[in-house]
Amino acid sequence: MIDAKHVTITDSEWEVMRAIWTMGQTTSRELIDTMNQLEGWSDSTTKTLLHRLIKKGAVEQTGASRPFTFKPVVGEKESMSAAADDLFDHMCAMRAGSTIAQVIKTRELSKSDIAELQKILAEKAKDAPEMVHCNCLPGKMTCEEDS
Amino acid sequence: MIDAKHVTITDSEWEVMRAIWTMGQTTSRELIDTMNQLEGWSDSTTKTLLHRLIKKGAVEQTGASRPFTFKPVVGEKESMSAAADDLFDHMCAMRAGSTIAQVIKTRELSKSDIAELQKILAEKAKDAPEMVHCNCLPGKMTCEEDS
DNA sequence: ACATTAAGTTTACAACTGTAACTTATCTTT
DNA sequence: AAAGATAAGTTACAGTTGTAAACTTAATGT
Repeated sequence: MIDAKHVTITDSEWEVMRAIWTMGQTTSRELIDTMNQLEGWSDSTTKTLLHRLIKKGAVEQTGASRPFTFKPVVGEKESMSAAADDLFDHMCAMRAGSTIAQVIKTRELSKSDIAELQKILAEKAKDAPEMVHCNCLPGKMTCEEDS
Repeated sequence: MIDAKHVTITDSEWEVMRAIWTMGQTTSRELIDTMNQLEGWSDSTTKTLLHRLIKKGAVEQTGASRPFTFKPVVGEKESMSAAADDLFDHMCAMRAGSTIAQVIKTRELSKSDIAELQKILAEKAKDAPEMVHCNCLPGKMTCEEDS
């Protein structure tokens, strides 16, 4: 699995990747049928998306003769992290905490997910700063109140 | 502040919103200068973006005579939550936990952010499921191992 | 070996985005 | 009131994305 960081996957390509990641590997036919079921896409649409993914190096095509096999080149976990990091990188640092809080509130998390998060937080609490400043404008250190 | 949920803000519009949110309210000149400093954009670029934001109802223009005042219509916090929710909505539910973990690890969080997250987690732990299933494909309940 | 079918590749095209020039309307200053 | 300076609004234009038709090449059944 290679640098998910530098491959940009668009929204609909992302849907295709989810399918491929979950199937582990697949053929074009299987993928086309899946996407048709999942999203109602035509054969062509899935084919195009698959090709774009290959071209950008997110998926690889293997096999000697025709029904080729397609498998992910970038990992799911690392792609997810990259996407999440990218999102937070463009948000006000001061409000990241409350955004994460909101996400945690609304997502379904398993007991072990929660335990893991608690462990990370306990560790992080040790040398956490008193407050995180707004980094939206040069010079300005705080935003307005909660909104 | 109105339904951030239904206003779609693009990446560069988002940069403009950050500035407006942080300034609270602003004039076109001030915003143009800010974006020029921050992103190196020409006057026109900021004007266009500002107009698109007004058109889609994310910003409002007020004032009687010319240097008008611009202020946010959608809230920052709610927009951030909407963006984060949207991201996770398109990701494998089974892996949301580890993605959140990764985000927490890399973000700077204040002591009170952490305390808040801990409180939410403690509460959530009470009736958390043993495991969360993959929701990427109909029928398939688990993805491959961690990758 | 040929027709049929399935797999893979190209081309298309409108909507949306990032970026900005050009134009018009409105203040301000003389 | 006319000129000059600003602010606001319109138009532009190439690149990306979502969606899919059309075309080409390789496998398969007869």
